[in-house]
Amino acid sequence: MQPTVRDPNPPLTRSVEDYLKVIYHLSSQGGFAATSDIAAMLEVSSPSVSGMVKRLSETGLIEHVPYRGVQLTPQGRRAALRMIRRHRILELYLTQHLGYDWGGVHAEAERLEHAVSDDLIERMASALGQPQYDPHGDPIPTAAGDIEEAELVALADARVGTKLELRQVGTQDPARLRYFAEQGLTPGVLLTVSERQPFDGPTTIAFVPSGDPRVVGRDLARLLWCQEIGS
Amino acid sequence: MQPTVRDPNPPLTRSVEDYLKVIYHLSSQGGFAATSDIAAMLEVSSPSVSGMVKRLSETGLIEHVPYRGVQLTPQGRRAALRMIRRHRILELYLTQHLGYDWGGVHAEAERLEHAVSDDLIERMASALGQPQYDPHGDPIPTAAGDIEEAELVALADARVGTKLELRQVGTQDPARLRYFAEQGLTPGVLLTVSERQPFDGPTTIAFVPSGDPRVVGRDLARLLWCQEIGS
DNA sequence: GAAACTACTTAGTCTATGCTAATTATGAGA
DNA sequence: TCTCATAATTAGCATAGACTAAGTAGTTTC
Repeated sequence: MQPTVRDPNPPLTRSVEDYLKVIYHLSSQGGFAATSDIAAMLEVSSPSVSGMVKRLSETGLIEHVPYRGVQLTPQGRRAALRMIRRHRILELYLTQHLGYDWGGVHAEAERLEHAVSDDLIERMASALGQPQYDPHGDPIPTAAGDIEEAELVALADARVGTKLELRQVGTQDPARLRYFAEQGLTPGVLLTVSERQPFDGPTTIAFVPSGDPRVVGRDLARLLWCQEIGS
Repeated sequence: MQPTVRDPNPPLTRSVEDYLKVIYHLSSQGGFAATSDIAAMLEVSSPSVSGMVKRLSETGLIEHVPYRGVQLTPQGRRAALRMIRRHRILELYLTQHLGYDWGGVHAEAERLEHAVSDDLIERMASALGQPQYDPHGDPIPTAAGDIEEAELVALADARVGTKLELRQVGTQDPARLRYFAEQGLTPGVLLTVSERQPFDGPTTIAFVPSGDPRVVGRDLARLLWCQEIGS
């Protein structure tokens, strides 16, 4: 009998930790993380996600509302933040101490974050001077599991002149989401408030750095949650 | 129904790479690595080893002679040396750049060696100045997979005055092995040859650093293979 | 050279994680 | 309200790696 030929391209395996991380990212945008979004992010099939979701809710790491999606429990959130800390510290360490560039570092950190001890992460954090942000500006959770919660303002409430980073889009409505995307209003984009009409009128913004202006009606401007960027 | 309780102490899983590493170490002492020795080193059951041995020989990484033991094929040897390089570079990096001591570093390297990329290992090797030995004096295989084969002398043949590291004990006899262990004659121990009686007589050694003397008869001294330590 | 001990292998399971195919729920449009 | 598309779930199976219990092959001893 032929020896069984080893699959030259075995399926990826993503651990529980990977699931928790993407659930954290997906649900931070608006409550529930959908099965299919988790599947897309991890590049696994939906049934695989359903199976893992069952296991994770049995162990109390997530809450699952069938056909709606999942949310992290406090315990799950802690585990997710721990991984995010590891990831961001690793990325920073590899770039600052071992000459990695930002392109190549993600994949390396992605593998290492599951293998390093907490001790090693803290040693790296010390070597880096206990950094609070990674080079993307993303806050690094503390070892205790706290993360700086950005204080977000609705665009409709932001003062004229403020420089903002769009962080969350507070709707699930596909039509509105599509519209925002068409307008370039996706999380991460930088903008300034250039003008607001009186009596709760529309807000005029300018994209940074292009300066490209846009007018956003009051109701939509209430859905766009932004973080003020330090002067 | 109660949700299944997660085993709080799940069985260790050791990968193929771990098996290859211990097979390398065991078979470097004398041809074949025995199933039970592999099991003891990896702290898994013998049937687990039998199962893995079957898989590894099907993939051509080892040769298996039933009831005798296993040996690495050239391919398996390459894989094992790659892991040994990773392990030793990691240990060195962690101690020299992140303040680890020799006690704690082994376990960390043991986990990381499976997750790091070759690229990262080479960056660490550069940061360390392409080291050839780890602090135990063990040679670090090159990236190409070559390792310095230590030239060993039998203690019976070593010149008086030489400083030696005991490397291999050339017998499988349990009684002799037990005796050597009682005498402190285990691989890794440092000693000097202080005197040898004429006409193939016994050798007197002194342990380093204790200076503790011991007399070893000719026949036993022929079983103790040592490496000369550079002055 | 047979009995008995030890070492190894085989048989049958278990768990985690993945998959495909089939089924069921939900929500949008007619 | 009914139908249908899409999303989510269940069913059934695969694989790697572990385990225990049971059987078999070598080895030692008288």
